[in-house]
Amino acid sequence: MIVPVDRAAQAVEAARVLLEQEGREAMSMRRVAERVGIRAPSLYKHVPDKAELEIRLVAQGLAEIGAALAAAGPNLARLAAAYRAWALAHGRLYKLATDEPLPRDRLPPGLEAAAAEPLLSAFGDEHVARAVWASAHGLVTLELAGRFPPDADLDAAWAAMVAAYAPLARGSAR
Amino acid sequence: MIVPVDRAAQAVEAARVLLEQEGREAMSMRRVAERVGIRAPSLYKHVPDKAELEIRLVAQGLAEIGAALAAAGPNLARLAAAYRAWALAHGRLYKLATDEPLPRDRLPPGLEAAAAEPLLSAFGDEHVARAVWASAHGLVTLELAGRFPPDADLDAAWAAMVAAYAPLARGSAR
DNA sequence: GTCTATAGTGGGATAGAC
DNA sequence: GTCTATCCCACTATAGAC
Repeated sequence: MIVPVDRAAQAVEAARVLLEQEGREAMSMRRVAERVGIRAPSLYKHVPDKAELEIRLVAQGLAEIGAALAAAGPNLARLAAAYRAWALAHGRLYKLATDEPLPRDRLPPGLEAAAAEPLLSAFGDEHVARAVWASAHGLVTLELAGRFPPDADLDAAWAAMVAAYAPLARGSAR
Repeated sequence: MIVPVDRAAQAVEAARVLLEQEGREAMSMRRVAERVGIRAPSLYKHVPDKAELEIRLVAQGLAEIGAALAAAGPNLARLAAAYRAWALAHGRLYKLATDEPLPRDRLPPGLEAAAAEPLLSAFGDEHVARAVWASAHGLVTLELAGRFPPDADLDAAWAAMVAAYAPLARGSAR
């Protein structure tokens, strides 16, 4: 049985490993090709350019975050924990997926909305949902960047964030 | 009257202009030197390396943010507005100053604490202060990165953030 | 579909003359 | 303190042979 090799998919996977294990600078077409087992110029027979690899990684990241949130259910504390856990486990992919403007025209349709849906339905109000998303993003971003003092109690900071927004959630007694 | 030229200070200023006007890639030693009016190698007589320029810019950014917050007074809405305004007005410097681990050993002593003080004294609780800081950071970061949908009402998102944390501030009736 | 060769562009930093 | 010359590095991407 012949199993055709999907070089494009191999390249994306190679890019992800390089990104997550060694950082963004390691994700060069040369290194990607090396992992695939071919030379860099041959990559361009399977992928239009480097941006394509990055866009596919962004799509993977968004899809996985959305799935993690959906699996957490409607509870804010659980949503926050799931968001934090995914981001910390995939720090460099998280940064790649959130640092730059979304290439919306090259992303699978509905992906952005699907990733946002769990928070939106937990709060009902889109403005609150955005504030909560941004707050989680800020906490995780600063944690990943190592910007909090070394002795900072980040669990407590997350708890404070959850406590602040909890009264605005759908299920809460207001 | 002889006015000696401080090449190091000139280089830092040149780096800041290049960063803010053209982006981080434009901030090369060659471009910096060009703005100063000398050749790139001569820069190294006045500055040990490029990292020194970046560190001085981070210090400038932190000092200016701290000053903006201090000037805003203890009111949370005003603090948030000041934070947002400074960050949006200096987007690329803000990113430079918050994206990577703080080089604490090469920063002026007390600078980090001074920048954090206004928020800390507005809330009393360090955990809450960190959550608020991170929330503002997340909002401003996503706004700078162009990550919100084009039609998103960001004033409303900021208002939601302020409303969520306001009950935890010192002056509020609890 | 793979290769070699290479174009084109940039970067940080040092040596040594003046 | 400034210069020229240079090192050494890296990258994305294309041309054209096989």
